[in-house]
Formats: sequence, C-alpha cells, structure tokens
Amino acid sequence: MRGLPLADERHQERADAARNRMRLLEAASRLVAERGAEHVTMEAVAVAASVGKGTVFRRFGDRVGLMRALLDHAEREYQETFLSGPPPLGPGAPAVERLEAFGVATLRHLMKYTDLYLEAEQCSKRRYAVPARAVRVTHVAVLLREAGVTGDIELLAEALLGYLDTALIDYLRSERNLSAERLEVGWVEFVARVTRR
Amino acid sequence: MRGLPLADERHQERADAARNRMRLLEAASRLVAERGAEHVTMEAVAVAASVGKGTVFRRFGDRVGLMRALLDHAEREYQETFLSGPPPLGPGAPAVERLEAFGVATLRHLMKYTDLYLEAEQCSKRRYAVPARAVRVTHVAVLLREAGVTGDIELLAEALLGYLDTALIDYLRSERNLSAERLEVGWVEFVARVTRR
DNA sequence: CACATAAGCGGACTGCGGTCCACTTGTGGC
DNA sequence: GCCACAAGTGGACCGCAGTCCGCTTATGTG
Repeated sequence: MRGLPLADERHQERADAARNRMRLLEAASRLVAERGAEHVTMEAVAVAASVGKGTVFRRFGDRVGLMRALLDHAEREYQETFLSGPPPLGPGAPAVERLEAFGVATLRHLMKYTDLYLEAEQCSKRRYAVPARAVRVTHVAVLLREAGVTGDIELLAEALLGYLDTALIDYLRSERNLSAERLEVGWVEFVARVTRR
Repeated sequence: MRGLPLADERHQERADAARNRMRLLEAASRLVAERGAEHVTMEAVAVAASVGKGTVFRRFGDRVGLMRALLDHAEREYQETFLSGPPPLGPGAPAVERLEAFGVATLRHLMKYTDLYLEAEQCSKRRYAVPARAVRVTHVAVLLREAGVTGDIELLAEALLGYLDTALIDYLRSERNLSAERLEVGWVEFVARVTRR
C-alpha cells in the first residue's frame, strides 16, 4: 500500500518522472481525441509516449486514474465557476438560483466530457468515494441549507446529485432521446420541488 | 448479433442445454455464497459445473448476464410485492404511501443482495438500460401521477430512482457509515418533498 | 567529482473476460 | 430406427488491465 505519486505532491518528483507524466498525458489525450476514450488501451498510451507500460501504471495507478488525470484540468475550471466564479453560478446570487445554475452547468460539463467520465467512473465502488463528487455534494448541501431547507440535508444533497450522474444523463440522451433542454428544465423543476417550503 | 437463449423463451431449449443452465446456476450460486461474488471467475464457475468455459458464455452472454440470472428469482419476488402484493406496497393504499413503502422495500432488497447487484451493474452503460430498472421507473412514474404530481413525471421518476442506486447505498453505508434507518427515513422525507403540492 | 541510494523504468508475465470454431449430440420428420 | 441438421459444446486462443522485479539513473551529500 504505497502512496501514488501525485502531480501536486510538492515533495519533489524526479525530472524524468515529471517529463514522462507530461508525455503520457499528451499521448493519452491525443489518442482519446482520435479514437475515443474507450478504444484507448494502456499499452497504446505507453507506446505513443515511448515509455514502458509499467511506467503508465506507476504514474497513474490504473486506467481510471489516467482518465481522471485527463479530466483534471476541465474539472478544476468547472469547480471554480461555481465555487468562486461570478453569479448566478458563483457566490452572490440567492441559493436556489445558484442551485439551478449549478445543475445546468454540471449537465453541460458532463455532456461535454461524457466518454471520459464514463471511463473514469467505470468501477461501481469508486464512482462515489471520489473527491470530485464530494465537492459537489458539499456544495449542494451548503446551498440547500442556505435556502432554508430543513431535514437531512446531507442525504438530500446526495439524492439531488443522483440526477447529475454521467451514466444516467448519457442513457437518457442516447437511449431515450431526451434533449439537453428537457434535462435542464427537469433539473430546475426538480430543485423547485425539493426546495419548496 | 444473435439472440441470447433465455430461460423463458419457450420455443424449446435442448434438454442438455437446460441441464447445463441448472448446473451452472447452482455452481455459481454456491461459489458466490462461499467466496463472494467478486471473487468468482467465469472459469471457476465452468469448472465447478463440469462444463466448458464457452458454455457459460453461450448460456449467459457475459459475467453481468450470469449475475443477473442469479438475481432473477429474488428480483421477481421483489417486483411482485409492489406490483401485486398487499398494501401498502401493492395496490390499494394511497399513492404516496405506496411510494414510501416502495423505497423502503427497495432499500432493503438492494442491501440484501448488495454484492450481486454491484457485480451485475458493473458496466456504466448497461446499468440504466435494463428491464429491472425500467420496471421501477415506470412504477414510480405511475405512483407520482396517481399522487397528483404534475410536470415532467418521467424525469422526476428517474431522479427519485437515483436515490435507490445500489452503489450509492453501499457507499453511504460502508464508506460514510449511515445506518439503514437513516437511509429509509431519508427516502420518506425525500418523497414527501417531491410530492408536496 | 564520486558515491550511495532511493526513485524510476520497462517489458515479461499473470489472470481474467470474452471469442472462435471444429467437433458432438439431441431432436423432429420420415 | 435412421437420418439430417440445428443446437450445443469445450477448450485453445486473444486482448487488455494490472503486477513484478532486476536494471538504470537522477539527485544531493561529502
């Protein structure tokens, strides 16, 4: 059980290691762009980056870790929009409006990176116990409280986030042919129902 | 793209095939009982049933199919309780009460077969496009309508079902240490909020 | 600059899910 | 009972995720 060397652990990472991380991320993102995330094998990434297969796993732990790393940048930007960006997404607007905007923004964000998210959420167990999700749950919980909602806020936040699941959204869109608009309106309605006092 | 020979397709299944299906299901359920679903390999099942590996796949399509087949009996019983069983779960009680009972029953059902469901829902894509889920969504939608809820019922039903996701429940219980009672109360509260007019 | 050593590397290897296909066998028609 | 043939079988085989471990190299210390 050794710690995975993460990019932001500042206690130094050897220069060659850092270089390989960059090469791998570049190679991976290129391959994902040209064949789609699900058709990219770990070995292909290794080869494209002129690096041994073991190195890929050493740097990113596993396939899911690599996909997450690819999403990292976009995820950060997205998080900033609702944590510290301008209203109505960021602080400043009334809680319910922020909640509405949050869902819509999340839907768009997920739809933009669907295949990467699907790959990054592969394994049932690890879909939930993940920082990105924790951030969203907390955010929703805070807004619910701010909106004066009473009861088991923590659980209610989890329930709301159920609507914003990548695989669900993808299924509703591609299997059931629901439009993005309908999903967005659905979220706003949903929030209205839940926050209604 | 050929049709998978399902147990209930009455247009005959050869005697030996039926026998092998039984042997496989027995072997699989024994192995799952003794080592847990996640430690059962397809090959082990084949060996335990004294059958070739190819036969396992021919009968059940893939690992997910086998797990679903194992769940089939329990799933049917569970479905019957809310489709045609006695109130408040079955028909006869007011819609909102049935909805509350449905969630509680579902939580208990999922908690009872957690590891099997986790295996059976492995792949993101196929978690949603599945008969069992469709039945639940429809049921919830019908009850919502009956309860006089207006708006995009279909979508609202999907949103409610997000709460009843095996992996979510498992995460909340084992990772966040929420008690079964709290989850059940949470459902009832959630339903109350959503159906409140 | 030389050295010690921890960090990194890479590719052979393992295990598993899933496919393939040449061979066997049950079945319904005669 | 026999025959034709669709249905079924099984195990060799494939591709990929992930591990292992002996070798290499960057680094900071004297």
